[in-house]
Amino acid sequence: MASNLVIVESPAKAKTIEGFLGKDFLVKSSFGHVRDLYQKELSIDIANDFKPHYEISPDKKKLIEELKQIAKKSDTVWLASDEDREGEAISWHLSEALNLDMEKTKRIVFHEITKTAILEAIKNPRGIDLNLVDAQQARRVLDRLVGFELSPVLWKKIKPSLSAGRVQSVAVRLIVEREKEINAFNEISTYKVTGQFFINKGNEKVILKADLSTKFDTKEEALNFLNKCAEAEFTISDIETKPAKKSPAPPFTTSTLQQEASRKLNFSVSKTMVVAQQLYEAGKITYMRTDSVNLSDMAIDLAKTEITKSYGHEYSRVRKYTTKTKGAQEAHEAIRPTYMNNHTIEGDAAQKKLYDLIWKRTLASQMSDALLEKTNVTIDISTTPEKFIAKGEVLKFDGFLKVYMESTDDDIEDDESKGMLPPLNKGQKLDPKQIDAIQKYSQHPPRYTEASLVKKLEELGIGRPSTYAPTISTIQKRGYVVNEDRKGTERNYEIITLEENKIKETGKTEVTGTEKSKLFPTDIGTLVNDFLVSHFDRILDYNFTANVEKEFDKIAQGLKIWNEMIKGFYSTFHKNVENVLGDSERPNYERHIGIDPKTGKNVIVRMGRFGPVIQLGDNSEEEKPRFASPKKDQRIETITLEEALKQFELPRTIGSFEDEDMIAAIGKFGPYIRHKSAFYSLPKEDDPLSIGKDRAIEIILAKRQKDIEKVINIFKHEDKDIQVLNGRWGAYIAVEKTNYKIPKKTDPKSLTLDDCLKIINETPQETSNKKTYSKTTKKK
DNA sequence: CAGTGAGCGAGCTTCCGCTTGACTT
Repeated sequence: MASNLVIVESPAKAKTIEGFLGKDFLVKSSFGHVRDLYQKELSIDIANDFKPHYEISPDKKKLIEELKQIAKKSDTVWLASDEDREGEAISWHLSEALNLDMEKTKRIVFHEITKTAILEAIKNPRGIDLNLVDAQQARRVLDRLVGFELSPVLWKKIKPSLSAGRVQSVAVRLIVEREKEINAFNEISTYKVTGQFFINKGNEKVILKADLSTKFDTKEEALNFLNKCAEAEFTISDIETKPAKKSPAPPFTTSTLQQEASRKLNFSVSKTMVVAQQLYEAGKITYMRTDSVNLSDMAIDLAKTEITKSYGHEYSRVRKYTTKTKGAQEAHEAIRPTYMNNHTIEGDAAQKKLYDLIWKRTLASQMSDALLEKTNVTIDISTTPEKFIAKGEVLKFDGFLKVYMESTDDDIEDDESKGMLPPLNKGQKLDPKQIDAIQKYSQHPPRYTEASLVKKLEELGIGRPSTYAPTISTIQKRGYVVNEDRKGTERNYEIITLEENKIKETGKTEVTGTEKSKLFPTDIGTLVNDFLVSHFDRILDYNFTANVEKEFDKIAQGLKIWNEMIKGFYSTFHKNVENVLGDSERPNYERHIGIDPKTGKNVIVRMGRFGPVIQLGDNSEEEKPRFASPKKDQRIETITLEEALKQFELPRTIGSFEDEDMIAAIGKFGPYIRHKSAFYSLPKEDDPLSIGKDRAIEIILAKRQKDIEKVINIFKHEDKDIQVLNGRWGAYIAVEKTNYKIPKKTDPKSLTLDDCLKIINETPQETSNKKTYSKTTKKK
């Protein structure tokens, strides 16, 4: 029997560590926290110094019983949870839940999973740091108080089941405020000038591209400039060459991994975490929830060996990175391959891609700088003081770029065609091929992606590596935010070209505003945010977390008592909550967007009982107002009068067919036609606002034909209809509401009643265990 | 997954962080 019990947080970690320690050590995992406040109640005794009321988490009861038994038989229990606030609390909760004898309980910590680190830790045990535990209790209690007092305010004032919290509400605020910035953005255009010059390079002519250092605000200025160029002489006045270097990015943390996997692999934040978890459990990478960029000495050594072996020693450069992130707790290493010599791994496509990314990033982080030579060529124009600048770049030594280059979010960067320049001399006269002034529009600030939101939250010190993905799914589940694509719109721009002394104007169109997988606030998200910001500005302040973190740090250092800190916070917070609940005012967000020219009635958009609604006419008038729902992508804040009025054109009578009206409308499942109380979905290419009578009849007849074809056979069996039907995915058998697959090779037409019954009986009962990434369907 | 096209009703909802699992067909 093992005489030592070691408890760590993760089972994968337990497995590895068990190998390092002798037979005397049994290593078990706590699977994270084992106790928490009750899920359904506040569980904080406010009158009694905010005493928390803990319970063993329901899913941990069995585990605790098991650990209790083992602990009883062990000489020493080693609590080896992570070395941060939460980890310390886990150890403390374990000691309480297991009723551990503190005489034979030891607390140990290690940041890297290596044999030496663990043996070293065993040699240096300590007690549980109760100050650190108190800091965690303060964090936990504060979050519960905020969440469980704020959410009910929303239920009363806005609608049931909404939620608010220290982290999620600020995440929503970021998205709502960005959207407001975008709505308020004033697009302006300028004229950007680029010149192309002929250069003789031996016998051939090559083109030198150069940008003008100034941009013009108006077309007149651009034209004026081009006119001056028509008579000008172009001379190289200066060639400046200077060395430059690029350094690799630090190894991955959770947040940077999520960002890069999003940019390079198009992974959602939760997908990245699921795949990383698989790699971790397979022993391929280190722990994936970390805020540290630190690599263990062993990892640095392995990387150095690998780089020297694969690329030569001039590519190796040992680098130590330090974490600058606000509030980082650094309980783990950076995310890296467990074995640097595994360039690739076995696994599915996603696992391979993510591993490749991690491997390259880690290796590159230990490689030398890339060395460049940058050249700036200045071209004078004889008739005007503006100057053209041509830029060149030559890679002298690739260094880390041999394996990896980090991506950036600003993909709309001007593609200054940097490359090698042809041979040029100072004083050289240049022969212009053409000069273009292109109208460019200013860009509004970008909408957040899931990953760029994580980046922002991390910068603000809000949330932790283990909560980034869940937070993003929560704000979507509550309906505050949607992640979607939006189609762009066309706009015109101009190009003015000077070529062979002639000026030519060309009008062109481009598509602007296309969005792919971006976060948009919904109406309810905007409404909740505006309400919270106006009444609970302290909690919604971007610095709120950073401020309370300072206090938690003081508690951890023993300079502050945790429940006194909470008391200070709560007294003002709770008063605030009561005041808001006390005033009878309900947030009334409505926008009067204009007057209907046909009826002269007011057009109002507002949040109704069942979501956003457009109202035509006031409530007080004799005639009842008309209502319509906005389209899915229309928002209360931005919908125009024209768009709103359009929504009243449906339902619309198209004409009559077989003595009954055909009515076009948009329902829950998209546009449709109703005729004789039957419904016909409209294909994408048909618009319910404009569809004609003939086309509508065509759709109705087509559907009828399909319905006839749908039925292959009907059998009667014990008062039930057994139907063989044609569905979208081929033939199937339907009995009342249940459907059964027909084996692939059988011809559905040939099926007899007995065949059908056989299939029905052989089909196993439904196993509805759907796997999803984001939805954790917890129902009690 | 198998083709849909709502309307008051009682009682419930909710936080953030740590970690993975799932009684049986």
